[in-house]
Amino acid sequence: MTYAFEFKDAREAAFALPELDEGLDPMARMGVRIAYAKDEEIYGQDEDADLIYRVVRGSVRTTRLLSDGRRQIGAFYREGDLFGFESAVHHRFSAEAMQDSVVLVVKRSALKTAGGDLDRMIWTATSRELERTQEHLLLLGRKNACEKVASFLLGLAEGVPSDTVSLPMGRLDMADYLGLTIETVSRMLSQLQASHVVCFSATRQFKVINRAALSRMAQ
Amino acid sequence: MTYAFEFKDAREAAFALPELDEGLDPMARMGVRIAYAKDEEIYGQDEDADLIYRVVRGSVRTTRLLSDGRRQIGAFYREGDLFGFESAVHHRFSAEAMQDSVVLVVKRSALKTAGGDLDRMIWTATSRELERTQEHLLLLGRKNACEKVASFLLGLAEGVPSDTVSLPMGRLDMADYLGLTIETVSRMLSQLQASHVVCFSATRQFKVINRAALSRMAQ
DNA sequence: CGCTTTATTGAGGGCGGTCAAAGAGCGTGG
DNA sequence: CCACGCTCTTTGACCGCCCTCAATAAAGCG
Repeated sequence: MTYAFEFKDAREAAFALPELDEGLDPMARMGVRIAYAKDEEIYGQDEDADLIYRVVRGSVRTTRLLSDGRRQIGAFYREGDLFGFESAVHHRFSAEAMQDSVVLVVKRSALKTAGGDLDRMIWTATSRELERTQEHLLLLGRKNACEKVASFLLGLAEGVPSDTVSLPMGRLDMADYLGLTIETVSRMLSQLQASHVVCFSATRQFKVINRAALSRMAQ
Repeated sequence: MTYAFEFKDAREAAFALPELDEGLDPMARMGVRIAYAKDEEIYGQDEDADLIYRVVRGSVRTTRLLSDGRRQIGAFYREGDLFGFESAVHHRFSAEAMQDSVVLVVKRSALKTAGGDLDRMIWTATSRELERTQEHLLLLGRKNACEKVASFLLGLAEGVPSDTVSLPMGRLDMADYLGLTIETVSRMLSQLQASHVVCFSATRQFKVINRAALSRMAQ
């Protein structure tokens, strides 16, 4: 633990250059940039939740483990996303970098006192987080494997201008997000491809061939 | 829709008497009490989310339907609980009274401008809602039927002084909360009773016989 | 007490999990 | 450049958990 902290100072210096436009972003001035290696923990389950994070580069997942190793992924975060405010007191999930990533870290209290704009930003982010979690709840509780995978691909393809979408995660992360196994995810992907709904050009890159059908399959 | 609104004024009058201590509760003074019959809708999916609700008497569930009738319950609320702030703009779930209930309804904007205390109340309630939803996520995604039911019973028994716990909902509501069918819920309840972990004195009333075992089975 | 709704129990089937093996991707080093 | 080893992905065979369908039992209610 202290080991990680000693490193953080050293890593800050390596990222003095702004990764996002600092002039337009008051949050960037108040925080510290920290680099994390692939699969490195950003914060742990049951840690205090007095910091707020923002993905500057790379991507992040939040995970929760059961004692026997079963894992549930809560959410994925991409560049620009805020995360870490899933709880007011202690984190229920831990956060890990999915690739070598850079994260902006800000004290929650600093944002609270900085003014209405940032306070409002936290509020809307928390609110959106709750919305997304409830959508996720419906997916886990009442959708079958095919609908789960279709929903997931549709979510990734949403708001992407290019017709080619790249997956920032492997099959295991997809499975643990969808409440499935990697084998089932793989089978459903093959099935979607066989029915010409999507087309995989590589294991982590696909195109949506028939968006209407994909949307229908996602319920 | 207008039908419901016409009724609301009439129903207000019937509940002029305070159900909760009004002197200690500034929220109660700003809102309106409305009575709902069993299974009546309090708000609908996709409605504007500019109101905040509090259960004065009875109990409330939030639900979401898929087009083919599959249903997911998001949460149950008991007397004193706040609900309706799962989203900042539009409700993703609808809310229904589980029994004949009385609900205090307050404009979100009224609470926001009323001062720090109430603002803080909304914040902590939203935050707790997010925590609970994430716990629910883990349950739906990675627990088996037995663990789901054990978790559910444990949650109900938590913070209840009496050793006898009463269920405010039927088997269908339990099933739709846990992502199971009523038959599976019933089987798991029978199984938990057969292994002397809990004991049902009636269909909606049980005692925890072995809390350690129940906790273990809930993961 | 009869009627309707809700809960329990049983039999059988299907979806997704488990186990296993083969294939693909990828960095390392010869 | 290919060979090699490692990880990740895909595919197949089989199994088990939970769902479906059905019948019975219990509970709620006028």
